[in-house]
Order: sequence, then C-alpha cells, then structure tokens
Amino acid sequence: MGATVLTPSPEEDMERRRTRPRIADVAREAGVSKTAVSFAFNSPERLSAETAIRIREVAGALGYRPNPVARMLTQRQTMTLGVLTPQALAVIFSNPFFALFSEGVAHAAEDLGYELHFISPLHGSLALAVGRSTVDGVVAIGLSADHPEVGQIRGAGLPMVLVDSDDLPGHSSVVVDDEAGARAAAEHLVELGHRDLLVIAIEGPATPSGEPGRTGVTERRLRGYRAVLEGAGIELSAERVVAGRSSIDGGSSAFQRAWAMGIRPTAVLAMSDAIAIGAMRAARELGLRIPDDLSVVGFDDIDLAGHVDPPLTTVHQPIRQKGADAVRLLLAEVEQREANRPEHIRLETRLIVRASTGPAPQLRQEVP
Amino acid sequence: MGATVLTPSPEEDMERRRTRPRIADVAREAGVSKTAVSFAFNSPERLSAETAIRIREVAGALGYRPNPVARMLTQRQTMTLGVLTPQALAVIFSNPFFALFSEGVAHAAEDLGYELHFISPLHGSLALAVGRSTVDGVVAIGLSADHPEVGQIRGAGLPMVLVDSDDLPGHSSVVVDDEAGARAAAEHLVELGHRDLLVIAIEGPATPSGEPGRTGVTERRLRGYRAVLEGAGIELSAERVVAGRSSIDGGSSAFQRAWAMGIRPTAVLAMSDAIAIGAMRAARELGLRIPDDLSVVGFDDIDLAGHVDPPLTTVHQPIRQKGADAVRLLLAEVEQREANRPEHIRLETRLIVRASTGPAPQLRQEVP
DNA sequence: TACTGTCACTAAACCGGTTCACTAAACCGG
DNA sequence: CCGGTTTAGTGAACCGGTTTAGTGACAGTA
Repeated sequence: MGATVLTPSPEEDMERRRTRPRIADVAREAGVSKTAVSFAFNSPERLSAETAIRIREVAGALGYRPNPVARMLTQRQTMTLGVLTPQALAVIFSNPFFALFSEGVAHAAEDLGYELHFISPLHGSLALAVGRSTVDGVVAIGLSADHPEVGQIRGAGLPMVLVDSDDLPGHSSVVVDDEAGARAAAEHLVELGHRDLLVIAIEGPATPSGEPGRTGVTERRLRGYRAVLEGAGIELSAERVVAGRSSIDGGSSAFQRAWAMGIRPTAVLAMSDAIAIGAMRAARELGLRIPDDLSVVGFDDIDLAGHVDPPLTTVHQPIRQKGADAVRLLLAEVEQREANRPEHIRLETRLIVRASTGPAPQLRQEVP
Repeated sequence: MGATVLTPSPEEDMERRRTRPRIADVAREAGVSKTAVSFAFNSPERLSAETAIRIREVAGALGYRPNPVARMLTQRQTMTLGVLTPQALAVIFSNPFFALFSEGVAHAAEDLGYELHFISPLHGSLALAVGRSTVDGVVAIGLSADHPEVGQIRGAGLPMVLVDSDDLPGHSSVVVDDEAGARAAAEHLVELGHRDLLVIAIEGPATPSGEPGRTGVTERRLRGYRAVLEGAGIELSAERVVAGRSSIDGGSSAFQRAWAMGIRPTAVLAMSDAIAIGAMRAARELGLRIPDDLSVVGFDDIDLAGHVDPPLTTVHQPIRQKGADAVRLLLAEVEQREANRPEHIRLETRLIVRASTGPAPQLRQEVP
C-alpha cells in the first residue's frame, strides 16, 4: 500500500481526529463504492480477492470499524437478548440465585452467538429502560404476569419468555415446581417432629403503590408449606410468616425481627438459601445451636449451601438450566418469525438433606 | 379520538401485524408530519398542547414505540456502557469478586442514567464481541494492557478505563494496592511463625498461544508475597506457587494437586477468597484442622469471607468502589468530548484477621 | 398599510450502514 | 462471431428515526 494513499493532508487529518471514519471515507480512499466496502466485510466472495484485501487494508489503516448501530438498523436485528428484572442491577448481582440464573442464560446465549443486555429499572422506571433497550427478545424473570412492563413488551410485539411467573397466553415460560419443593421441605420438618415453625418469605421489590411485592414464587411456595402443615394439624398464623430481602443480611434481620416479636420457632422454612444462611447466623448470635435448638431449611441449593456451617438442608432447583431453557425457548421465537406454539417448561425440585435440620428439641427454651 | 381513525382496513391490519408501526405510520394516521410525531415525544413544547396529546394518543393506539436503534444512530450515542472481560459470561457470574465489581459498576451507571452491556468473548473471540457492541465507552477489567483487544478499542477511539491493569497512556485507570495487601498477608503469616508456605495464584484465561494467562494482578501480589518472604529468609520455590481458577472448586483442586505432589505447607496464601475457601475445604477433607494444622489467608474480602467456617482471614479491597470509580472516570471522558487528562486512582487494601490463621504447628504431619 | 415577530408545523437532509437492481466486461461453447 | 452466462462492481433506495432550515398564518406595532 502506497504511503501516498495513506498520508492524509493536514485538513483531512483534522477531520479524521474529530469523527471516526465512515464507510464512505474508506470507499473514497480505496477508490471504490460504499457497496464494495460493505462487501469486503460481509460477503467478500462477491469481490475479487485482491480488491477485498486492498479495501480491508485501507480500512485498517484508517482505523475503520463498521458502526454496529447502523448495521443493527438495516439488519433489523441486534443479536442481543434482554434479561428483564424488576430490581436494580446492583441488587441483582449480590443475589446468588440471580448469578446462577445469569450463568445459565449467558451460557446458552453465548452458544447461539447472542449478546446479553440486562434491563433493570432506570431512574426507578423499568418502562423507560425497556423503551431504550435494543434487544431482539426478552427473558423476564421474577415479574408477575400482570406487571405493567410485561404488557408494554407484549404491546411492542417483542418476543418474551417468562421465568418463574404465571403463564401468559402467547408466551413461552419456564417454571420450577415450587409447590412440590415447598411441600418436601415442610414434610421433612414435620417428620422430624417440628410444630413451631417460622416461614421467611422473599420480599419482592416494592410495587408502585408501595406495598411489598408478592411474587408468584412466594405464593406458590407458601401454598406448598401450608398444604403440608395443615395436613399435619399445624397452624401457621400470620405473624409466623415474615419477609426479608433475599440476601444473608435480609435473612438475618428477618429472623431477628421475628425473635424480637417473641416468636420462638424450633424450625425455619426459608424461601431462599441466602435467607436461610442469614437466619442461621442470627440464630447463632442469639445463642441457638443448629440443628440442636433450631432447624433451618433453605430453597434453591446454591453452590454455597453445601459449604456453610452446618451444611444447609435445602430444596434443590435447577437454576442454571432454568436460564438456559428460557434462552432456548426465546430463540425459537426470535429466529423463526412464524408464529410458533409457545412452550411451557416445568422443571422438578428435590429436597437435599444436609446437616442444618434435626429432630425437634424436647423442651423449648423460654427465655433467650 | 374517532373510531373511524383507528379502525384499520383489513389490509392495513395485516400490515400492522407483520411489522411494528414506524413513525411514518403514526404521522399518517394522525395527519401530521414525521417531524411533528418526533416532537410529540422529544420536545412537546414545540407543538400545541392538543396536537401533542392527539399524536401520543394515536401512537398509543397503534402500539408505537420509537425504535431505539434508529434513535441511537441519529444521536450518535447509545447511553450504554460496556464492561469488558476476557472470560465467558458464564464464568464471570460464578465469580463473587466479579459480582461485587459489577455491583459497583451498576450502581454508578444507573445513577448516571446509563445502561450496562457486558462484553465477553463471542464464539471465543473478544474482538468479534467488541466489534458488535454498541456502547459509548468501556470499562475493561482484568485485561492486561497489552491485550490485543485493548489495542482494538484504542484504535477505534472508544473511551476506555482500565481496571486492575497496568497504566496505558491516554486512558484513566483504577487499581488497588495489590502489592501492599499481599505484603500484609505474608507478614501476618511470617509473624505467626510459618515458614512452609503454598501460594495459590489466580489462573487467567488461557492466552491464544495456549499458555495460562498471567495477569498484572497476579504478578503484583506475587511480588508482595515474595518481598516479605525473602526478607524473612524464606525461600518460595517454583513448585510452591500453583494456580487455579478463581472459584471454590478451583481452589480445592489446586490444593489437592499440590498435596498430591507432596507439598505439605503450614499456611496457604490464596490470591482470592474463593480459592481460599476451596483450599480450606480440600484441606479439611484431607484431615487437616484449620487453623491448627493449616492457616489460610485469602484476598478480596467478599461478603462470604466472614461467614465461612472458620471465618476467613483475608486482604480487604474495596471492590464495589473500584467499579463505581471506574464508571465515574469513564463518564468524565465520555460526556465531555474534549480531551481531558486521564486520571489514575489507586485504592488501599488492608488485612482483616479472622479465624483461619493461627500459630504455625510445632511439628508437621509427615504422612497424610 | 407595510413591517416585524411569533407560533405551529413541514420538507428534506442526515445518521452510517446494507441490499436491490442493474451494467460493463470477460468468458465460453458451438 | 454470436448469444448467453459469470464476474466484479456501481448507484440509489432503504432502515427509522432526528434536526435544520424554512413556510404560511396570524398578531402586534409604527
């Protein structure tokens, strides 16, 4: 390549510095049409080999990179999938459940050549974030089907798969059998002789109206717990169902709150492992031994569950697979523009008994 | 709004179903120009109130949503920041260090109204992913400054901030004082009388040439360890520096490998908490008591570190802040197009002594 | 009445690519 | 040497918005 071609006049040099080169600049410099430059990158077989190489050389020397936004516009696809969550990203990333889910999503998306874009409330508005997001489809996790943004996406005709949510006509979905998992957890405790239970639910993001959100997941698990307890003649009064953020701290403070209210359970049914671990920590600090004085059952079976002390008895759910399946379903819809039947996947859960649960203590401690 | 306006002819109805409405459709339906529709959304004050409202009503009825890709193209900004990592997303999300970092990044980005886009190798190629990504700037973490993709981004003129990497002229950066942190960890062990040490380093992603990557972080920490050990007259032979993935399993298998090679340390210097926790688990399974038989020091001080058994002695680094600072620096560059001085931030580290370290055992166990 | 200013709105250019429809030249068998 | 096919490349339209420069109607002023 001749230096004459690539040495810019001072004027051109100025120009280059202020705006990045466009396809037209490359075309002019190489003495070909814009079309030829486009071909050199996208379908070189339509050009003679030498022309294609020369164009790419010129482009390289100019520091040209095809503007991906412009390409998206003409292709009318972004090769990006959205992950929609009702909570702030900062919250999301501290949630091990979400990390596992993302892992599954990321794995599947990567395999299929898609990028990932996390959509979470912007300036408190999920609607704004959805409006701005440039994605070919959306995996919505933890949003109830009647969430307003779900409607927004449906209205916009964007492909969407719902995870951990109720079914919505026209959309695929992935859920786990929360109710069965919850039943297994409760049965385990009942068999160990526990009759004084505390349920710590996951507190959803506050709804616009200010009331703490109740997601479908929470409801289903609670239904499972209740079914077993009622069957065993155990009453679960309202004050024995508390809620906390799904984090270690959230579980810890929820247990403390219940304790401060005078509740003295022999066992805790936590709706997430993070909460369970937090509850164990709080209980320890109150002088309780686990599982001698207090049994704790979690939910999720995150990697950590087996590594805490004592190892946590919990309900396993295939979180990674949930993410991967959601992406698979979403892409089925994204890639074939034809209307295809929405598919609904329900994955199984199972109880993993470790060391955080044991027989109910014969006599309860009356005073902390 | 008259029903006549909104009831589409069958033909129009077909058309609407196949492609989402464009700005021109709204304009036609409302009997105004495209410009007016654009104004109705972006600068309603340039329209009479009633016209603006009518246009928005029509748009709503049509299910119109401005195409964000087209908007990006004309605005020449995407309001999105990229987080560049050399590892696959699926790997990233299982890494608690990264989760914390992302938390910091996400928090700052959200505050400033930016979305986040994670850029990781696509089909094994980071370059491909970078080329596709539509971002206004990039936070690169864990890439060495001589990484080829870093050059690619520089060439494209995209603003970039480097985290945990060597300084690069023209770019801001954020690092922590790894060397000082490593020194503190080593000093602690030396003071406790340990002389038989094992270092478990973080194994970077394999380089294209196949050799295991050595990031700057690893080098700096190793330098810190060495400085102290040499000062105390302790030799750190090559076989006493092993590497593993930065995960619990990675730490576990690295320790097992070293053990199988006949190495019998009284203390472990792990370059991440995840590795430290894994090493503790492996040691336990080999019958060692911690800290009686083996002391372990981690690095990072992730939330979990205080909750494992025994609570982990580790070097604290402000991971969240690292992410937040990186975004701050990046936006300074993105938002003012003027060339502004790159800034370099170095954050402090400090040793947190918990219960995983203790005095060196008087006699070493000879046989497992 | 002519002049200026404001208001409400529009036509056309533009962002930076891709692609459709077409052409000139080279090739090829008969 | 002719008609048909390939090859290599081009110009213009297009993707779906935003923005610049203007236009006509109307009100206010001198």
